[in-house]
Amino acid sequence: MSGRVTIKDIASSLGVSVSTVGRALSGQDRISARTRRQILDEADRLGYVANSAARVMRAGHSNLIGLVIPEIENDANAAIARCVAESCAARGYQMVLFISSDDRDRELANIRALAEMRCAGAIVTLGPSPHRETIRLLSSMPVVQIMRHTSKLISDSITMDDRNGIAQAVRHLAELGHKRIGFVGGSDKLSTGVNRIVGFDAGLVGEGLVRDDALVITGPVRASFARKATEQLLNSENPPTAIVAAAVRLTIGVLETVNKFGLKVPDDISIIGYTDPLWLRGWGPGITTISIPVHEAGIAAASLLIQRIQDKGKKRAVASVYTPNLIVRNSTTVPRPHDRFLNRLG
Amino acid sequence: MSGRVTIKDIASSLGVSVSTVGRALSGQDRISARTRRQILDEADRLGYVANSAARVMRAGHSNLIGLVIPEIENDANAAIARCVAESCAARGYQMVLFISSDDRDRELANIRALAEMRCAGAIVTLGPSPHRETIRLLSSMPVVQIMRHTSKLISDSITMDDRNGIAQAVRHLAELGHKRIGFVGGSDKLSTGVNRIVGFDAGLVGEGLVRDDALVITGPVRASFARKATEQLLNSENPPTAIVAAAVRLTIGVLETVNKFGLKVPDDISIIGYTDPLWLRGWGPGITTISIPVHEAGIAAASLLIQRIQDKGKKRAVASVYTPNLIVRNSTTVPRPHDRFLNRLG
DNA sequence: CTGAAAGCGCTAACAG
DNA sequence: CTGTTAGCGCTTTCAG
Repeated sequence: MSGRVTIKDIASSLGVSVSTVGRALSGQDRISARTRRQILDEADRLGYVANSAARVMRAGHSNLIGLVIPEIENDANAAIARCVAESCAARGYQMVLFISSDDRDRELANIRALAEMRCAGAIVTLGPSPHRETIRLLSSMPVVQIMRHTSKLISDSITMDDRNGIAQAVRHLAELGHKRIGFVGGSDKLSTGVNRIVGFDAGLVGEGLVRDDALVITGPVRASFARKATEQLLNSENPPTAIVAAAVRLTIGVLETVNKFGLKVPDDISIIGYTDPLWLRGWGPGITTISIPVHEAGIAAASLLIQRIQDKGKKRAVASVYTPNLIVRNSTTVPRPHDRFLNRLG
Repeated sequence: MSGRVTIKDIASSLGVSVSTVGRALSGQDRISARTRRQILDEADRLGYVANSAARVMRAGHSNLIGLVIPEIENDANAAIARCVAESCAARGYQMVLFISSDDRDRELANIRALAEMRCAGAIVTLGPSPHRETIRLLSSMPVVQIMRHTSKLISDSITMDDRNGIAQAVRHLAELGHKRIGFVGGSDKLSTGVNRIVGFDAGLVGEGLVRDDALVITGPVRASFARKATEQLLNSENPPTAIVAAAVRLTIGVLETVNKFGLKVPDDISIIGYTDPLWLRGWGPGITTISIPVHEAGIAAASLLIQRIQDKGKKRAVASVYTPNLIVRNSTTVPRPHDRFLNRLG
């Protein structure tokens, strides 16, 4: 265990005091260059490894920044994690990642661990109904909410304008001439889920289209759900000529099922996805999608948080909303005449 | 800052000693149920949040388990992260994730942070040439290497038998009748990269096929590289009738390019991927691939590490190697007669 | 420029 | 069952 060497060991080994060693180790203080060199060398020789617990205890806070997200197996969240990690590292902070699995108990445990570590701040994507205690703990530290926003917690936030994003998708399809547009979306318990469906309706209204409830299906954000939903859509009396999938996982299920039905994209049916993982660009003809600026969001969240940590003056919370972006590829085109479409499906 | 309440505050507020409070807070010790209740309630009322730094300092080690991986934007690593996080949480440990970006300096910084936190242990995927200091630090803590293995560090390890995996892919194609099999692989600086190409050669030999160097291209594990490599393959004098892509990112690039050339999978060309992300199953006809047991690996790594942490007796390091699994879907079939294939390409 | 000493919050050994 | 006390390793006054 070489990790057991302390500044005391270095001090006695060199015949100096612990405070001198401390000064040498922790940046530029009143100390002669020569003693510093000596001390640094000796520390190296002994295999000294600082004890951050002692430092934290003394300072009252650590240089850890917590990132709490519901899942990591998801291109957007993974990108955010990387960007936050990089931004933190560049500013002398260390990101620690927690995966809450959208489970409120685990979420609380994660936030509690963060609070116990006396972390400098946290970037969080909270679940649908966080424990009161979760909110209380977060209220006592600098926080930035990312991707989702709950008004139960007053803090800065960085979210996507999903309403606008989905509305753009609908507009794009409407402009191509689609009138029967299907929607496969996530649960409406999350702010993101709600916004996406609201955006869908808004998009329809904006284009003078009427919503057909049979064409709108929401459920858990899983490929298996999307497969079922798409089957239902395609088997219905009067199926849609285009489908908007409101999440990556759902996009996968929709594409898979459309394939299974032998439908060609975009000739037989137009498909539009949400967010832009690497593989969407090369799937079949290339999938048209709404991309969201996850990298910018991650970087901004970290900057914002670090600014909050360092600024003592507590200004008002600011909510930044990023606008998604339509990326037109080749999975959307004008609708096939309806009788021929039904024929193709039958 | 409600986080500033200490056991001392609770003690004085209740007129008991700090050790009584300590006992009440930290599990079952000699203490009356009534005082415990009182103390717990008071702690709650005051908004007490334990100070893990103080605990770590006292204990000499934390309950943190570090996971250091080169990247997280990758289905396999993301799955590992989740599984490790869950396994740790279930056993009372807390995972902290670091992303090294395959940069040896960052990797060292990550490991150093872990050492300074006095973490209980670490699960690591090291880069191609770690700093000597990285190895030194890791040598002083319980470690499990995952996915990649370097013999510079003596520790338990959990890796995939990539040789076998790729060889299975080759065998599958050879059995279908393919003789000209292309290979798009990652850099040969990593143990994984090397093993995959060795497996390719072994697979060819096992099937009595000869390697054509023009058909084997390796480079950075990026879709852009795979696109270029595939173009080169398809434009060559005598192109392959099947391609093995030795990583997800490469699979994406290969599929995209094959598409771009107007080739149909599997009629015009057979494609086989490596690892099994969600979207591969529904891509076009469904992509045949070699799946690797990442969930098992993540869970095993965590169990193994925790066992090492708790067992004082240091047994010999054990290297577990997991065998990949061929999943046959519809991107592989018998080769099209070669003249007609060239025709189709031309 | 350097040393001595106090104390961050908690636990555990010892004494009642 | 409860209280007293001594550190864990480090930083930071305050003296020299």
